[in-house]
Formats: sequence, C-alpha cells, structure tokens
Amino acid sequence: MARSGAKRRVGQGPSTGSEETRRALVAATIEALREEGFSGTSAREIARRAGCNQGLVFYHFGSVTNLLLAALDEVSALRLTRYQGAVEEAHDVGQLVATAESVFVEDLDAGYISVLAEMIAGASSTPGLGAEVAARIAPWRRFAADAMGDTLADTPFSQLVAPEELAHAVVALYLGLEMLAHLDGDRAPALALFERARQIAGLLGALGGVSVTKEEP
Amino acid sequence: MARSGAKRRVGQGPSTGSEETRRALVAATIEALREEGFSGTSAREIARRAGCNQGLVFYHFGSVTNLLLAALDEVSALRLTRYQGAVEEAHDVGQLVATAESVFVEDLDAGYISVLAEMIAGASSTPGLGAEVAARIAPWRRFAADAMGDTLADTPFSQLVAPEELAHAVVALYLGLEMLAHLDGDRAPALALFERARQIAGLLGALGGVSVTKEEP
DNA sequence: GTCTATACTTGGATAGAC
DNA sequence: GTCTATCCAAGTATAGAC
Repeated sequence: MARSGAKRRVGQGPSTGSEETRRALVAATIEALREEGFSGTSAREIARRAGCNQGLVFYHFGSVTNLLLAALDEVSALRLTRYQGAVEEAHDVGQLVATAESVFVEDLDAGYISVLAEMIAGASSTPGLGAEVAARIAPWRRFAADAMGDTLADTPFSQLVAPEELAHAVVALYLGLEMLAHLDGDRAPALALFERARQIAGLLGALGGVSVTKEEP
Repeated sequence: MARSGAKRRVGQGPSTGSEETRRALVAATIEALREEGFSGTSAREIARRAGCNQGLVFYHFGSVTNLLLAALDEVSALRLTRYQGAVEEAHDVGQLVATAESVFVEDLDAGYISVLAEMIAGASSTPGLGAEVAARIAPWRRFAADAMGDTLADTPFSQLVAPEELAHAVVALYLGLEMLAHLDGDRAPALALFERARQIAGLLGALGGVSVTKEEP
C-alpha cells in the first residue's frame, strides 16, 4: 500500500469520510438557501441539516461564503447538463419554449433558481461575492445565448434581436418569474406566460416566411 | 396653550423629535438595503447610518422587520406617484417603452428596485414576511397591468396577450434586469433591450393596421 | 414620550482533542 | 487529517434613565 491509515481508498478517492462530509455540507447548503434564504443560511443551520458540527464548514471550506459558492457551483453544473440535454431535442421555437417550461417547473420544484436568486441578492452584503457569483452564472448566460442563436437562426426573430440581447432578457425574465412565483407561492401566472409564448411561437412558426404589410386607411 | 412641554407643535405634528427620528431611520434603512443588502441591514447598521442609538429601531418600529416594511412602504409610495405621472404622458407603445426606460434608469440610480429585490429575496428567511412584501408590491403590479391595458388597448398586442399576463412578465423582467445590472455593475445590456423594444414598438406603431401574410415557398 | 445602557442570543472562526 | 469544544463579535430586544 502506498500509505498507512487510508481505510477505504488510496489517495483522495471519492468515498473518504472527508468527501462524504463535504457532499453533505454542499447538499445541506442548497437546501438551506432554498428554504431559509441567504441570511438564514448560517454555518449552524447548514451543519444542523447536514447532521454534523458547524466547525466542519470552516475546516472543509474555510468560510461560509466559500461553501455558498461551492453550492452554487454544484447547482450550476447540475442544471447546465440538464439544460443542454433538453435543448438538444428542441429544433423549433415552439419546442424550445415547451422545453423551457418543463425545465422551469423542475427548477421551481427543486428550488435551483431560488439558490441563484438568493446568491445574487445576498451578494450585496458580502464584499467581493458579487464578482464570484457573476463568474459562476456566466456559463448559464452563454448557454442561453447559444440556445437562442441555434434555435432562432432561421426565423424572423433573428432579424429583430441579437441572440445575446434576447438571452439577457430571457435570463432576467426567468429569474424574475421565479422570484414572484416563490413570493406568491403561485406559479400559475408564470405557467400561463409559457403557454402564451408557446402559442405565439407556434403561430409564427406555422408561417414559413412572413411578410408584414401596411393597409391603407 | 393646550398642553405643556410641546416646544414646536401641539399634538402629534410632523416635526416632533420622534417623527424626525422615524424619518431618519426609514431613510437609513432604504440606504442600507441598497448598499448592504437584506442581511447587511441590521438594527445597528441602520442606526449607524441614521446617527442614532440602535435601540430606537425597536422603540419606534418594534422590530427590524417592521422597519424594513416601513421602508418598502416609503419606496412604494414614492415610485408609484412617479410611475403614474410618467405613464400619463405616454400615449403609444413607443412612448411607454421610452418612459419605462427613463424610470428604470432612475430606479437603478436610486436603488429603489434593489430595495424591492432584497426584500423579496430576504423574505425567505423571515416567516410571514413574504405575504407582507407581496401585499406591498401588489399596487405596483396592478399599476403595471392598468398601464398595459390603457396603452395597448388599440394595438395588435392586445389580441395576443392579456394585460395582466403581460404586466406579470414586465414586472418580472424589470426585477430580473435590475438584479443582473446590479450584480454586474453594468446596465448596458438592460438599456440595449429598452432601445430594441422601443425600436420594435416604433416599427409596429408606424403600421396602422397590420396584416401578416404567408408567402408560398 | 423619548432615548440609552445593558442583557441575552446567534453566528463566524479557531485552538486544540482525537 | 478529521472533527469538537470554546472564544469572541454582532445581532435582537428590553429594562430602566431622563
């Protein structure tokens, strides 16, 4: 054996007690952000949910802030792979909207966007956190821009708005809709909007080439 | 004189020391929410900014939460009158978008939407706060729905989306755009979107009646 | 009625036990 | 290397001074 003491694995394998604790802490942090918000997600609250001593937050992650960022990394990775898979199956605007809706419902149920919203809002209270959060959601935004570009390439939309512009709006809207749904405990207005978007997309999609003409009064 | 001891006013006039302190606390709370976020807005931080003892938060408002809500009331009243005046001058979609943009810039500069966003996100951490916040932003939403209804009444938009639906989307988008702008310290993407919206609105507005026709392939 | 000094609670972080 | 007991700072709230 390479070294003494390693009971289960050699080196830093994925199932050491340390790694297990880290995972539990990250999962507990996501849960806490979702249910207690940014300011309710203290080292003690996290540790309580993870079933361990609060000092472990600082041993494994150095600070609560670092653990929050690790949780955001986890959520980011998780959702991006999901988004990627979902969007690959969507080849027109209507399917893209339908995909966005089902993913939105998942996000709402699992509280993933809550985590994001809490981190963005909470960033105001911790110097330097804003930049870290921005860096971690940059891939989401790049992904949204790519998805827009690919799907809208041969539609009339592409002549009206640049994909990056539209992506910015979509991310903002997604974020805002989640916050309102969470606040009201009512996702119906958001779902109605998706339905309406799907309807309009279908309408425009059914028309191959579209020309807009003015009627004389 | 009616009573002894009242130096400046009789009864509970607007310039008692108490009222002055209350105003200072509310103003300091708005400032703190904007600069330090929800979790940074403690009784001590507020009192420091107001230049008074932190115990006064509890004497005048009972709790930090109540003071936060008073601050939200103040912001809500302030902005609603502003919105109302601005929208009265807008009579077509293009002007409405232009109005929304200049108001958005004001909100961003003064941090009014930051206050809103922080309260919505922060509500997760205080039981019962969510409902209070929701009740206080209900007028904003009603206002947005009315503005949509009035301005879009005789445009093609009104046949595509109900005013309430569109208003929900606009409020969510407004909120999301502010959060992203605040996070990045960059309002350019949001302003570009307003510009684009204005452009599209002008385009559609210039056409009196619009007919969409399909071209044969 | 208004405000200050003080009590108590919770949170972040670390020194030291295993 | 991993984790716990303990320390100190910051937060809410109130008892009591003026």
